[in-house]
Amino acid sequence: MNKQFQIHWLEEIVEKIIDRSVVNVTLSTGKTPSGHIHLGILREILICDALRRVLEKKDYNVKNLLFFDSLDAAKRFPAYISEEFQKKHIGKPFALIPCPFDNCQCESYAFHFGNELSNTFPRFGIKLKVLWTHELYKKKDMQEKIKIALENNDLIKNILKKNIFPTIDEKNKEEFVKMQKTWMPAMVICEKCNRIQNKDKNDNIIPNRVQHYYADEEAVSYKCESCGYSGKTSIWSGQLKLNWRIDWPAKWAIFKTICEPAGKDHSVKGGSYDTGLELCQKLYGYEGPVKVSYEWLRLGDYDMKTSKGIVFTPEKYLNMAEPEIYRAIILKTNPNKHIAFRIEELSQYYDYYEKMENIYFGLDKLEVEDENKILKYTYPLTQIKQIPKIKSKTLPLKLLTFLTQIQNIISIDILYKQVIRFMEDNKFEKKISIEEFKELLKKSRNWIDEVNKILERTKDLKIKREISRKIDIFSIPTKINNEVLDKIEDNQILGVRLIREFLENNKNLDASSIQNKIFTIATENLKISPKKLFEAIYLIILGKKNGPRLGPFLTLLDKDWLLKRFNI
RNA sequence: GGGCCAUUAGCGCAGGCAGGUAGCGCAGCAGGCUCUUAACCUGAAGGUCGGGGGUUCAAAUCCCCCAUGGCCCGCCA
Repeated sequence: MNKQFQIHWLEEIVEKIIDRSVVNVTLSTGKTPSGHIHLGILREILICDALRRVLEKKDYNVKNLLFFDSLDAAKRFPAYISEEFQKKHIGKPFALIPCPFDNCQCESYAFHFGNELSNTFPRFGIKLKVLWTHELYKKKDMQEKIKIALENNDLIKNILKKNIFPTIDEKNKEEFVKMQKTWMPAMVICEKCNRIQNKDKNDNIIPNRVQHYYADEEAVSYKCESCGYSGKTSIWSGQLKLNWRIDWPAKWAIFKTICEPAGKDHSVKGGSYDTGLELCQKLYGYEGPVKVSYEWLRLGDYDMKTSKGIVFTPEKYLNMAEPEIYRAIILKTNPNKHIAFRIEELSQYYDYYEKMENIYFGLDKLEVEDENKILKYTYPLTQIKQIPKIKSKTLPLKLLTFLTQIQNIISIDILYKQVIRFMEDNKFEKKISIEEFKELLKKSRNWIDEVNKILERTKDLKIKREISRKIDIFSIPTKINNEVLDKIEDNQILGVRLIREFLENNKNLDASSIQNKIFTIATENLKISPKKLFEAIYLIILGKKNGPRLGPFLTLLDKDWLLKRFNI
């Protein structure tokens, strides 16, 4: 047998899905809309989206779902929500809390943040169907699952105990046993105050747990931990919610989920994925999904945690970089490894992407054949638009970074002309419009601003220098200081004067004639190496020995300014 | 208490499951070029693969232990 070495990790999941022998494949993911949803969630969503593409190509009928867990209770709020608002709504399900922003007309807290995320999907090339848990719980399908859970409470408790017990220490074991005595698998939203849980003095969460299930009446009794109301409600009232560990398998069973990726919070030993699978089988008679666990995506050396003020949304990403690049980062990395997404390393991500592109279009080849295969496999999965027949040319990130940073001295129209010329020189099949160009500059600007923020909070000078190199093309000092002038030798100064004369006496100079003139002055008039003269000019303009190609650069600059600067 | 991830050159990372001369990008160094939009070419340099043990003819890779950094799990979600 020819063992196929090194296949993409995605294919291993695909194989497991195919082993299920179904034609209709449902993939799902989930997220509680408790605030701005950060970039990390796209890891699981993109894994599913890639699976969808691979499976659709194999003629499977794939349905991708995203559950917004809008019926989850607000146990705490992020810092950007006002204290007054927090007090008023803590303990309510997010779907029953109004939008926290005054000037926003949207329906609820859950909708606001959920939609903020899902609005970015088209731009990331993600196709899925959004389902809201608060709507799901109004449906009979789900309510039947609640009934089954209430009727089988002992079975559930046994499964939970079996899985959780070995993972906790002695002290917690006692508490666990005690807690299970009164435990029921569902909670009730209070008819009076809309709350589903409260916090005690020690910040422990006390849910409005079902107290008793009246099987003959198909009703439950409960006591609201927040307002003290005691009541009885039908299990078909839509006021009940399953505890998370049962909620999840219930959804799997209803939608026959074949695969769902989950972050490590859920996929640890004895965690909700393990208990979910067993409950799904024994309680709801469905095998459950193929388990895919993934590590967190971190922002540099920080975790993306709302509580620590590190919120980096997909929207924010799109404002500074291309979505294909992000897809590539996710798809190249095995899900069980954490990703440190480093904003300052963006150009490396672009380089990797371009390498992949070149290999896909046969313009480049790596020595190791397996690596070529993997990259060729990955590339189409990163694409958002239709894949072109030949590689489409794009403006290099470094050029954009450069152009962005000279915007303060050179008008956008002139820059655009330069870019058009660049595209002509490099035989671009399609030139971008000025609007598109402005868009690119805006992204680049945002990126540079973000890197500058990182620079501000970096204390280590060595690291600071490393980072600043990545964006710091150059700056034009307003004055040339004497220290710099002292470095320039007499014959170099003479050369600069000759250039100045040339610029003064000739109008409408083009880049190459300036370039050539510098060269001839150096070799013929001064008999020095052109390099020396180039260096002198760079020193006078930029204060350092090198810089952008001089001919085009000088034509960009204001002539009067140049003549003044060269007057030495 | 139970798990997961990371540790490889100055910086960022790949390789590890399937053991066989340690790789990529950037930075740095030296040189070239009518030369570079910091985007080109060439060359050299840089690593006891976190530490220790084991298995093996052979370990960055497999097994065990430890260290450091980070995260997750027990109620709730």
